[in-house]
Amino acid sequence: MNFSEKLINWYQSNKRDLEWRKTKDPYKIWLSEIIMQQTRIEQGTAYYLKFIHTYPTVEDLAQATEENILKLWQGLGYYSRARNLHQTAKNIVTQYQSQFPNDYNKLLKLKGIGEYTAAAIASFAFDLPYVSIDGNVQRFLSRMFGLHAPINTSEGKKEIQLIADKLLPKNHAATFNQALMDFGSILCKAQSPLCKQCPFAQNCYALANEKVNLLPIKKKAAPKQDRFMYYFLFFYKKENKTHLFINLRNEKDIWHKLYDFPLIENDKELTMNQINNQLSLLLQTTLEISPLPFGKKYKHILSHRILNVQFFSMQIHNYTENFEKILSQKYKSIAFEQLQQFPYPQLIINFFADYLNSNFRV
DNA sequence: AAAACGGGGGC
DNA sequence: GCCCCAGTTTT
Repeated sequence: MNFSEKLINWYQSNKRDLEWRKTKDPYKIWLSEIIMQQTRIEQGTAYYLKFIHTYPTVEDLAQATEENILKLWQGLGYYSRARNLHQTAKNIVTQYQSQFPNDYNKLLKLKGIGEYTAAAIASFAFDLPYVSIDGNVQRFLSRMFGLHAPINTSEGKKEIQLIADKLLPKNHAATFNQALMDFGSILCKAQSPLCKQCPFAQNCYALANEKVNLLPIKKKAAPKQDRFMYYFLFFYKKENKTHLFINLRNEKDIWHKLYDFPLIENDKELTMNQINNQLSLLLQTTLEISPLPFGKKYKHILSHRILNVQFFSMQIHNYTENFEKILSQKYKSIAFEQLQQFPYPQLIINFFADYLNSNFRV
């Protein structure tokens, strides 16, 4: 048996039962691939099912609002995926008559579809001969063939691509790709790989050279930098209902197009005095203001930043007339009961949960 | 070529 | 605390 026969043989009796493998619909395959980028299957599956249920066709997705799509995506992270998802859905409907192109290079041009995803769609939906290389595949091939170039450099990627292209059986790309990824995920795992039951144990470079735990090699990421964020909840009564201000994140920054609250932020920790001064600028007043911290301090970890966050409720003395007008220029006023309609980052969701369990409820 | 972009689970 | 997960886009 050659490599691919052995691999597919293993796959037949060990494969994972994944919902999106039961279809050849390019829309569903595309959707599953975008959702699963840098995401564990256990985390992404529920989102896939939600999206298929809410948007059964690419037309349904194209017609949705970006805000509704982000609301459904809420908590999954890497939100540009959701925005690109929407753009590509609209593009498919208008430029491709709602049919995904059965062409690798055309797929590659679509927003949110890179080399991995283009190969995945091309092979799974159209049986085209492209090999899809994800993190599982990089690890497996690095160990098996003793590849020492860091897998997160272009040199390392090129090296793996070259080998993977040679291994691909052109008439069985779909099965081969699924098998390759499952093998890396189930057997050639990152931690404690199952070398004792590995069908390739006789031919594995890493096992023979006691480098299973040293491969693949990866260039270390730069240390995360701190950000300090101070959020303010401005509650007030309007038409006999409690209102507050939320903030649409419209800058080129984390959580683009999601909502949070009016905030002051800095790359170093601020004293209460500094917070008060900046708040005066925000509210355009010289009046005495006194933010009231509540709840715990949050340390929210992102891939490149450590967010140090505190929430405040505001007591504003003799200023209730003007402050709505001033804040309305930058922020969106909503009734408290509308709060859950909008898409928020997980930090804010976590805060809501703590807030509703606290004694500060409005 | 490097940095930015989320969140959660495993050890 | 560090690494990893069905990666892509921007700088």
